Amino acid sequence: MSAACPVRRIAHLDMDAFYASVELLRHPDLRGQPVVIGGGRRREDGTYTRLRDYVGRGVITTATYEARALGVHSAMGMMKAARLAPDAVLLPVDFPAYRHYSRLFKAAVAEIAPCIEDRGIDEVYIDLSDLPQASGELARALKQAVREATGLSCSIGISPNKLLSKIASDLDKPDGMTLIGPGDLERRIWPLPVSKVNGIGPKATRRLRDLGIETVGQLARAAPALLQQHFGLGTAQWLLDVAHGIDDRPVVTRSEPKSLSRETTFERDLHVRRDRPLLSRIFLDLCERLADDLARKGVRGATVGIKLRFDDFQVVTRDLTLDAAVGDAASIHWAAGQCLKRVPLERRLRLLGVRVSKLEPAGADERPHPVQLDLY
DNA sequence: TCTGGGGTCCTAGGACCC
DNA sequence: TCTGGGGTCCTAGGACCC
Repeated sequence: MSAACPVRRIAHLDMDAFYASVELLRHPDLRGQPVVIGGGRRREDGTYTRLRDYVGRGVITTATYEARALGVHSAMGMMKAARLAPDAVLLPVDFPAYRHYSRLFKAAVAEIAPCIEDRGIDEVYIDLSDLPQASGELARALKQAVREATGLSCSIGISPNKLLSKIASDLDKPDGMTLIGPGDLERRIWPLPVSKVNGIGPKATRRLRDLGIETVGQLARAAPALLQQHFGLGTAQWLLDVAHGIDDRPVVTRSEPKSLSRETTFERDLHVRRDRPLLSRIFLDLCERLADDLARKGVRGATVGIKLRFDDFQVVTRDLTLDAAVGDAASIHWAAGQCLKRVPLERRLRLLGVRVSKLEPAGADERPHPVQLDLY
């Protein structure tokens, strides 16, 4: 704590059931019904696909609150969701539409508060520290601006840091507004399960539960030596900090992509030899799509990697760093092929992915290879 | 008929250099 | 010959997030 660092005011703004809500704008007749967004098809005749008719390996991307009430949630397998909500309407994902509304809501936010950190398609952090208005007034203005620009509702949390604001925005969903001040930690945050903390996932939640720690308050009162013994020094310190609402991370307004990737899960598990022609075609297709992505973003990368998921769900990665960055499909395909040679292929494959990292701007001097003077 | 796709960050060992 | 450090890069895996 430094006297030179005054208390900040950070907002977390999260769009409510974003993909599903965008779909309801276009399909107002579905309002009030359980709707899930996933790998469905739109029917030619204008009728809707029902979840019960789905066959495949997809998962739920988003569900309306009516569908969530039936136990359906994002990342759930669609076959499983179909058993819980067979009559729910299934719509396919439409990323261009969601990106359009994403740009609209972020532009509306920027009109009021320009210091914004992008956290994906449907949420942002906003630094309000330099604005004169009261927090409640700002939250109402932001929600109003987002609604006018998009017709959609969002939930906002405001607190002195990103950690608490992220938790706060989730406390009153949908269409929520939660202000957390210095005195609210013990009353509002400590009763929550540790899994509400951004960064404490399923694994850490289980390990903490094994230590008898289920709530943020219990974490705050845990013996530092116990946490250090089970999580190491750095993580133990982080856990204690978050339990006490301490988080100094700045709102980062600019960042460059670190890697780009493409991956696909097959409709059925593929046999490396028997399905070789199909696998080869998919492999090349991934490389070509990735090359397109790189070109569109104006970057290349020196490290090319692959990812395999076998039928038993085991994941293997390999990567190769080249002398110079590449961006064309042929170079990516070659390097990824070198990686593939290093993997023992004894099980059937469920997923194949290709990734390019160590990115740099493609630049004007696009040459496939550096000139090798010593070749003369 | 379980379990997507696109990312970031961290850890940890070994190579290699000073 | 043996004893060291520190720093960076590469590679593989894993947790986590949206």
